[in-house]
Amino acid sequence: MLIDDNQYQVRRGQMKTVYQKIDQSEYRLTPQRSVVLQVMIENQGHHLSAEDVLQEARKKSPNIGIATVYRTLEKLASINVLYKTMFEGGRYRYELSIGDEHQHHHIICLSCGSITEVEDDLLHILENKLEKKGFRVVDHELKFYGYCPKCNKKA
Amino acid sequence: MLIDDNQYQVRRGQMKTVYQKIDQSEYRLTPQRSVVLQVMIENQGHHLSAEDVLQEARKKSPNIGIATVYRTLEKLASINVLYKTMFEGGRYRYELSIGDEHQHHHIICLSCGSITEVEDDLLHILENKLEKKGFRVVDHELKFYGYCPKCNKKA
DNA sequence: AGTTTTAATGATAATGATTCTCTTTATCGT
DNA sequence: ACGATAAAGAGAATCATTATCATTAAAACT
Repeated sequence: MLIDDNQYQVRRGQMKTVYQKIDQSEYRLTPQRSVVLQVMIENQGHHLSAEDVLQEARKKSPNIGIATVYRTLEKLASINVLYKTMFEGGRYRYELSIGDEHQHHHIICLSCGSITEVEDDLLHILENKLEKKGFRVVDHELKFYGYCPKCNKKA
Repeated sequence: MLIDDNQYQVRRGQMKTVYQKIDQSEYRLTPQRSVVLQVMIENQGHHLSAEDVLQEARKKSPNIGIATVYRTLEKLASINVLYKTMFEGGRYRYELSIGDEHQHHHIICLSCGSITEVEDDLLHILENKLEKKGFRVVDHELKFYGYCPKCNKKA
């Protein structure tokens, strides 16, 4: 569980949360897993496929195998260190999960494929309505499809 | 393009829209495609996988192949007769698309897996905010994860 | 420290959904 | 009816993900 913080370009506040999560799990931080975690931290804000992660991870640990990457991503997602979601194209993508709020709002550009985070949250209103109908909502996921400012200008 | 309406348990108003869409496309309504369409209409409100559709379609047309089902679903989705989306599990699901409004709001029960439609729409507020930032939004997709009233009661 | 138990890795095979290929069959316009 | 074109069906190919299994590394326990 010992990690050299200097290796990562991350704000302290978020750092803690990630390692708190790991500490609180019965999760063993092996060198390979640490490398995968580094990759995810360094690519905060991006949405990486398992293959993407493998490419990056191999730069740090050339022998790491794809199975280990999948297993690690799965594990990290299970303790909410990562958020795993399926974007169009039939492949999962992973991103560093910031904090505990389950807000996964994205806008996906249909032209260049860029994925941007959307902060605002007024879905609690809708969630309340659902809960009045007897549902219990534990998470949500919102995707907008359209064109990012750059692509929108071109058209 | 001739279809015997009596075969389908659908309200007239929606019927028209579906066939308008087909008429306006250069889409040929072969017997197999008609069968797939029937299946989708009969299962309005449900979210079927390609395999589900194949099972149902074979009851009407025993020799229909999975490739044809995929091709047809794809075609129908491309003219907005169907809505195609990926729910967890890594497989696409298809549902009849009602009207032209692109509203795809679902609540997925983490216990029984049931998928319920959510009508309400206050996302236009968010979309407006995005458009002020230079994005152009053409569609959105909202998924809630939680427990349906039935499963919620049990817990 | 040495041994045993347990968990993790890496390579590869297996799976499963979807897409592609190709030959045959049906449909359309003339 | 005829030739051109599109669609169907069967099965192979693909691609992401998962499972298997032998090997290695890391705890746990003397």
